[in-house]
Amino acid sequence: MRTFGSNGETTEKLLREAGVRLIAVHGYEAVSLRLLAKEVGIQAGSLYNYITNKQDFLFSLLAEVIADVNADMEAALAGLTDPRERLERFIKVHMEFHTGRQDEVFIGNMELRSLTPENLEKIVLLRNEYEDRLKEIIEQGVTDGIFSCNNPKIARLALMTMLTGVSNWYRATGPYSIDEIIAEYTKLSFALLGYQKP
Amino acid sequence: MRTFGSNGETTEKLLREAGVRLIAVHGYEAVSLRLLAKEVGIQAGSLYNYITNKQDFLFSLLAEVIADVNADMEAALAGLTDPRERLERFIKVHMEFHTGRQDEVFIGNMELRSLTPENLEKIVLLRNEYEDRLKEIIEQGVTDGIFSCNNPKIARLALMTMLTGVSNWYRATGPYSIDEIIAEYTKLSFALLGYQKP
Amino acid sequence: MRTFGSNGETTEKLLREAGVRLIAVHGYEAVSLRLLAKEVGIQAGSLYNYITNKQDFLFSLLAEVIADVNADMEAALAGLTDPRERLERFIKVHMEFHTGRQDEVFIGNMELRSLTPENLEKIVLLRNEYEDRLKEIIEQGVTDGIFSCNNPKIARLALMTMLTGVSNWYRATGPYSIDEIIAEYTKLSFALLGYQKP
Amino acid sequence: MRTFGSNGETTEKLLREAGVRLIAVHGYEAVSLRLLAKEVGIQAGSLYNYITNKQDFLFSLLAEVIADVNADMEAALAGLTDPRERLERFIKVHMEFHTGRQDEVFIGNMELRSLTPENLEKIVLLRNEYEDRLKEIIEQGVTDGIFSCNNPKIARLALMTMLTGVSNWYRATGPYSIDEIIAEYTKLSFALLGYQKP
DNA sequence: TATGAATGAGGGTTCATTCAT
DNA sequence: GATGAATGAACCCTCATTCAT
Repeated sequence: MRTFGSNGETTEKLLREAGVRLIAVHGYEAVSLRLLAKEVGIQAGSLYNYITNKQDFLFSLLAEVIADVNADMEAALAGLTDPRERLERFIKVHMEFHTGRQDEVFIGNMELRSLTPENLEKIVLLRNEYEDRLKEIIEQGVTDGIFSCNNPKIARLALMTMLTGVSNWYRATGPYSIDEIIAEYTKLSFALLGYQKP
Repeated sequence: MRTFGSNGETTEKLLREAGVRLIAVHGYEAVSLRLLAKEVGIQAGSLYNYITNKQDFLFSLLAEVIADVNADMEAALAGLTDPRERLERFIKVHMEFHTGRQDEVFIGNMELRSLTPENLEKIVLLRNEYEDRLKEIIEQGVTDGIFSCNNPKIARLALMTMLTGVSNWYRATGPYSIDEIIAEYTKLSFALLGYQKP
Repeated sequence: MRTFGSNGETTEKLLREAGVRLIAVHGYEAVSLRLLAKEVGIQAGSLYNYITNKQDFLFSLLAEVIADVNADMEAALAGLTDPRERLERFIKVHMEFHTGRQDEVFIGNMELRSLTPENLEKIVLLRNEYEDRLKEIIEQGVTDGIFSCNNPKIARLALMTMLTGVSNWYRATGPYSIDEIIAEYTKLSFALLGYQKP
Repeated sequence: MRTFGSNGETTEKLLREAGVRLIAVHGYEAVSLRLLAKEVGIQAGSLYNYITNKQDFLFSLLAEVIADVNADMEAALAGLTDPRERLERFIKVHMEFHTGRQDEVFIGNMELRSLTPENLEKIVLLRNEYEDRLKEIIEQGVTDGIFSCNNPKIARLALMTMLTGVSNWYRATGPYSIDEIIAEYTKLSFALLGYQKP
């Protein structure tokens, strides 16, 4: 029977949404498949019509997030060459994703340790691909002389953590709009990198 | 039967060390008391000579970390009034603690969600006490005109995440010394806050 | 894996029967769920398809007994007004129940102390409802002048214990038939209450 | 160290008192040796200076009760030959013991099933010895023609349960004095046995 | 006597997973 | 697809008991 009011959403989609939400709140280990099943209104055994097992379910959630953010970023940066513009765009897309899909990003950072080594490796590759874009932007900016960093690697690590950290405190009901936050983080980031007009 | 040469104080210390290490690697939920006991070389039931239950053990670990960093910071800032000096000192102590007691800090950030609501509340109070010091430093610096932030609250959140983030990537065997890292993060922080000499 | 030919309703019935029997022999505390499961031919964890926990299982067994004896008695006394007839009927039904469902009655008397306070309270209410019937019969008989008791309350307590006590010694394989026992207990009871024809 | 206010009571005596009390309230299986030790203010391990193990401790408690009531009864009946007098005395001593040492009598009835078969056998022998006295009194009374029972064995079982049952409901703070209760039970017992003056 | 640290077994319970229906 | 009954392993925790100190 189709749940009333399901609005055409498939059980699979409901499952992924519930999975992200529950894992974000309680953590992967603390979420039982029974709870997950209950959340979408089916029995635990029926989950296996949608997932192969719990570990693969987690992996597929995490892989989807990183693939999505990678794709968003890829599209957003396409055609831009100026490091100032590229950094601005990077920050904008990163922040929008990290506030808009907060729970997914959150578990993407928290639950890496719950992956099997094989699954972890795959995710880390995707993640490196993502972070390398910031690395390249900073390096190009330093080369171009618009950023001045003592130590570009440390700066990148610090900057990345700072930008990602928004997912830890942002609340849609909070006092700041996303655009406001993006504007502020952009200013902070450029200051941090010692930006100077060319 | 009592193992020859066993000693309560020693076992307790081993227990806390093993607890921090294992939880940092696998997460609280994923660490079984059997594993923890094995690591210390006793039977699972014997753990209860040292802990009241698993949840309280986690709480006591987390409470100890935050109490220690609070105490360190309190002592380090005593007597300092200049916001520039205070921020420098704050960064130094924070970074030393977050690299020197990396695992403890890591679980202090990761495992808050594994606490019962009552225990969480207690930890959050201690943590707020700690973070308020940075808040006051920034506010005083803004008042004094040496920091220029559009939005001091967002700046504080961003800065705090950035500083704490070192515990995510620092490795004692890595290429940078702690002093090097502190120096770089200090520069980044002051830049981020738009520091100008008075 | 599901055992071929297994069936929920059957298992549940077997479970309750085994529960009553084992608890009657060993006591609630001494019966482990593993033993109970073995008796039914399933794994311990599978019990939780039928019970919510051990305490609730005990409660449901005890509540069922008292509800059943209450219902039997209610039906048996319906329409009778003469205290002599009512007492005869009370004794008959009470004795039949206490010999026919001996184990259940036995644990109903022995295991009250194993209930949580909340569960105990519920059972005591049902039990009082049952015992009040005897109280009313005696009081009416005294009012009518067919019973002569110095102290009707003590007499009732003594009589009740005496009647219930049959569950302690009755054996289906023993020398006396239930009807024989009922006849004797009826005589004893009327004598004890100082019965005289009106 | 001697517990302050111990009034010269030995730890052993405290232990037996606490044992009886705790077992009466919670049951043998539900009382842990740790709880027992705590009740008398020592560590669990120290119990073994006083008991050999938990089972033997229970046995010694139960054996003491039955030995004591046997001794009391033996002394009380010594020299009496008239069944009327002997029954009166039996009831008096039985009731005094079952109200005065209520907890001990209670566990003596409840915890037989917690004994090992060997220990149970010993207790049953002592108990039979005790109950045989009532049997002999009734038989002699029937022979003498002062009691009229259809079935003396059933009557004895019923009477015994009735008399012993006082330990289930008697409270020192209740409305009836022990003498009052004894008087009433004596009347009920003689009525039950169909007593007639010779 | 008493302690406290330890054992090894077992307690109730939850879990991911399977599979006949 | 979905169910519900089952598994077997593992979970946290308590227990009676031991014994060096």
